[in-house]
Amino acid sequence: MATGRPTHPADRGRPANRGRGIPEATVARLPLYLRALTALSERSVPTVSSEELAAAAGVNSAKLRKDFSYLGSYGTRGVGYDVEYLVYQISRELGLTQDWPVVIVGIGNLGHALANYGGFASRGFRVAALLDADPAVVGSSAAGLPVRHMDELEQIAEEEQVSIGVITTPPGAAQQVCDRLVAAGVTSILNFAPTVLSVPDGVDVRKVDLSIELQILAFHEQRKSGEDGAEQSVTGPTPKAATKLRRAPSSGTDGEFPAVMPA
Amino acid sequence: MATGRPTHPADRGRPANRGRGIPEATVARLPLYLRALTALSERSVPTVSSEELAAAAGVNSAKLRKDFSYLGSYGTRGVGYDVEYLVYQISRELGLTQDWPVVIVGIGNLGHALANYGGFASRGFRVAALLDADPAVVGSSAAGLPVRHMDELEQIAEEEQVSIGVITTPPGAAQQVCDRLVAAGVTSILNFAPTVLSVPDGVDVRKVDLSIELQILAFHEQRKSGEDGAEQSVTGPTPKAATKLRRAPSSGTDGEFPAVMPA
DNA sequence: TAGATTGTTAATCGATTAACAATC
DNA sequence: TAGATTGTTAATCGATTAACAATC
Repeated sequence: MATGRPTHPADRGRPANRGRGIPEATVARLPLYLRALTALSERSVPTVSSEELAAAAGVNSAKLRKDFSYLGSYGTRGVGYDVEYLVYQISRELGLTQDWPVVIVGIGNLGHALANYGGFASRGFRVAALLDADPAVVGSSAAGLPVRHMDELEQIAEEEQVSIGVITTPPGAAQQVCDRLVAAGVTSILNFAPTVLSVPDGVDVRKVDLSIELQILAFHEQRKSGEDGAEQSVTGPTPKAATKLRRAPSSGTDGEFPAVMPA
Repeated sequence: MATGRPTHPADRGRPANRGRGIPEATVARLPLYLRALTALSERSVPTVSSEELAAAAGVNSAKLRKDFSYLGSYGTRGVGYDVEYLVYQISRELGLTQDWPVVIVGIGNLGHALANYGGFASRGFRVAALLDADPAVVGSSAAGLPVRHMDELEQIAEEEQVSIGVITTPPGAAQQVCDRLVAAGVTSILNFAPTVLSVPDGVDVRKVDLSIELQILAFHEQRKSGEDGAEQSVTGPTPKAATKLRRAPSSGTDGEFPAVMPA
């Protein structure tokens, strides 16, 4: 199939998913499919089968077809999926065909890394501002943008219609920053600080913890060396002994992030 | 209950979980519980109920008790859980009571951020080496450690018995780096590059994609403004129209990461 | 003992998967 | 038409949750 794209008679309206919405598990996989499709698109591959695309995305093909069925009937039996068309449909479903101004609060190493992260810009996310409360950081620049003072948040949020905020502050500052973001009208927050944030109804928070994945790896790694079934020390220490836990000589609170933002 | 810790008569042996292992969903939550418990421990709180701990970790208490039941009977009815004891048991279960030497490959902004990330050191992870293939980066230092050349990998991995590797290279280099890590004996890989890695059996890969969470937020954010049910443009463009997708003017491949490591 | 809270059961819900009829 | 591959069904599996007996 070169230029002749499928007709898609079922194109107009066809949510395919019964009562309400797309399952969360499916939503979480759409970005994976999108990335694989984008790579195919760049190689000018016109169509792809569920089998091929599933392999590229690292899932099984039944799951992929099921996932796509929630979006509509975008494939052609006997042929596969039109790559460009599917890229568009998934982008639209994820809301990536519109422009999302984002503020990043806390410009340490991680804030820097995110500001430079090409994956944002290429998916409709635009960094509206980099903010920090530390006067030593304010005025420097990252990824070609100036770091501005936290106090400019409210004005920027209104002017640029910012609805998404990214928190990359130390944990102690996160809730405070979060409250301020919410007050400024932000309704979606991506939190990299290792803190559980409380937000009012209607505000979404998603959390990324860089050490959780490593801990999960350690869990499985431990089983590997343990062989047979990992029941290394079945007995375990008594509660008494447990008190003498090895603990990193860190000061004060968890101190998980490099100090970046005092306020 | 001040000093009198529960007796835990059921202490010795008691996997509680039937046939095989702890559910993945439970394993993924153990780090959350551990963090909440660590915070309580630092405040010298001696015991905690499932209700309180669940609130601190952001889950519901039935789930938490069910999760803990897979580990054993570590609570005391009518009282709650001994904080220190539980910290120890969860740490042990996750394998965090041992030392895990880790190498980080690709020392750009993100590699820097991870090297500085206190959450690693405080949980048994020790950065054995920072590696990069770019001569301009090799020799500099990050988080007090020298950045060494990728060619030193094999020697370091053997000497330090490294079994966990972190990949923070650009996507183009990731598979190559991955192969080399595996050849050097690494059996767990945490991949921050937006690439699906292939590895032989027996090697675990976990993936962190900084933009996926943002895309999921955008999905939900879109529904908020759409009101009623988000069926904004039911028809959608034809496959033809889709070809003219807005695309960031990025060069070549996805280019998601700031250029860090040429090799 | 009375009150509190765990550990477990059982019901429910949602996600995964294989299989295949529909159909290009 | 024959071959290929989707979209959907139905069975299975795993995770969540409420409820409560066990027990400190």
